Amino acid sequence: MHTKEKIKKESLELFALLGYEGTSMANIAENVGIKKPSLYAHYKNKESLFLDLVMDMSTDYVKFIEESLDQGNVGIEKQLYKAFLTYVHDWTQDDAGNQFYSRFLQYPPQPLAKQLTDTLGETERKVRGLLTELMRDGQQKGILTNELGAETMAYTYFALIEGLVTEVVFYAPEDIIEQAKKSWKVYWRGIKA
Amino acid sequence: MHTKEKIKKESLELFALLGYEGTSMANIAENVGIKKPSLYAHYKNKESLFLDLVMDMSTDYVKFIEESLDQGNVGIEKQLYKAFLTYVHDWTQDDAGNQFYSRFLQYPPQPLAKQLTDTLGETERKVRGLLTELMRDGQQKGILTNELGAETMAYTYFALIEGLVTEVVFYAPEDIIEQAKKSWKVYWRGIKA
DNA sequence: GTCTATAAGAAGATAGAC
DNA sequence: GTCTATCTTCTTATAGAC
Repeated sequence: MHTKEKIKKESLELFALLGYEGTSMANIAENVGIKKPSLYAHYKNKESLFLDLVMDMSTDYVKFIEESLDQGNVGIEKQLYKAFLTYVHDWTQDDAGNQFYSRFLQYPPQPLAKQLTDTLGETERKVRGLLTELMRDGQQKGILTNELGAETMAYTYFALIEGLVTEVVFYAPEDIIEQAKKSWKVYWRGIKA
Repeated sequence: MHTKEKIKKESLELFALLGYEGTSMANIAENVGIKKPSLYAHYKNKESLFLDLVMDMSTDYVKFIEESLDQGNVGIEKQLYKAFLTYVHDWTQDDAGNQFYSRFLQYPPQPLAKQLTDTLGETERKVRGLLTELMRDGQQKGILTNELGAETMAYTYFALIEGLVTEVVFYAPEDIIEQAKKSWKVYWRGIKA
């Protein structure tokens, strides 16, 4: 692996676990296996390294959602359910990328807050748009209730996932996935026609 | 206000906004209006100040949930709905206490992680127990479905709230509350008998 | 309890040799 | 690109006068 890739990999893990201020350049250098000043041959400063990761994670996130929703022609219930479980599964895994994304979406380092919220806000809008389309489609096919708006169903879908994933603090990933299957029942009962 | 109370108030706000590592003792002292070393007359060090706040917030949180659930004799649907909106409302307000609690529940400063997760984990168990009882009661009265477990309903209830509250990053509190009312419909359709 | 002064170390970042 | 050495600034924390 090239040094720059290694820097990205290691700093991603450290930022995700320790936060922006909790991660030092010395710490990153040590995990990469180089000395601290060598980092500055690859990145102008700590901020630019961090923002580079933010860009990568935004791109990956959109790709991930698109792929999760693309289940082939299985019908909307299965499609939504499979994607639901895929999110919860992947986000509760010890995946530095997902942890990084959620952490800094919710708690951006204050000096970089504006740039971060702009970038990630755009990403979220894109992703929510995709799902809302799906819901609207399900309504037109008579599978989903017309008593609720498509946006509401999409919004609630994401809110529920985010809430479930948050539970990692208390429960093992397997337990959360089990719980997600049950929470899905509540949700599906709530949106079906 | 006594100095110690002022220290708590100001540091709570700073920790909630900037995180543990992002908040310096100098920063706190400045907001309190005293010099940095004076802080050490009230707290042994930064950790003990922080952990004192954690204790306070845990106590407040349990009290808050208990009060929210205590709506008088209005029937379980109204009781759950009112509490639901109260959480979302209070949690999306610019309330340092709530922000502090959620932030460090999810992302504890690594050196204090064990103490924090123990304390807050205990608190969460207590709170979830309260709600599960309510759900079981609703099932016995035939208001809530027996197709789902009481734990599932309680768990999903909290997950949905946490997910909704997370949206503060993107939307104004009023918009989230509006959305919460709609998400409630999904949820209630999902759990009613 | 609050202050000034200061220690001791860690932070981000640069200079310049190889 | 990577290193050693160094700078500057900021960090937590203490000593000791008032």
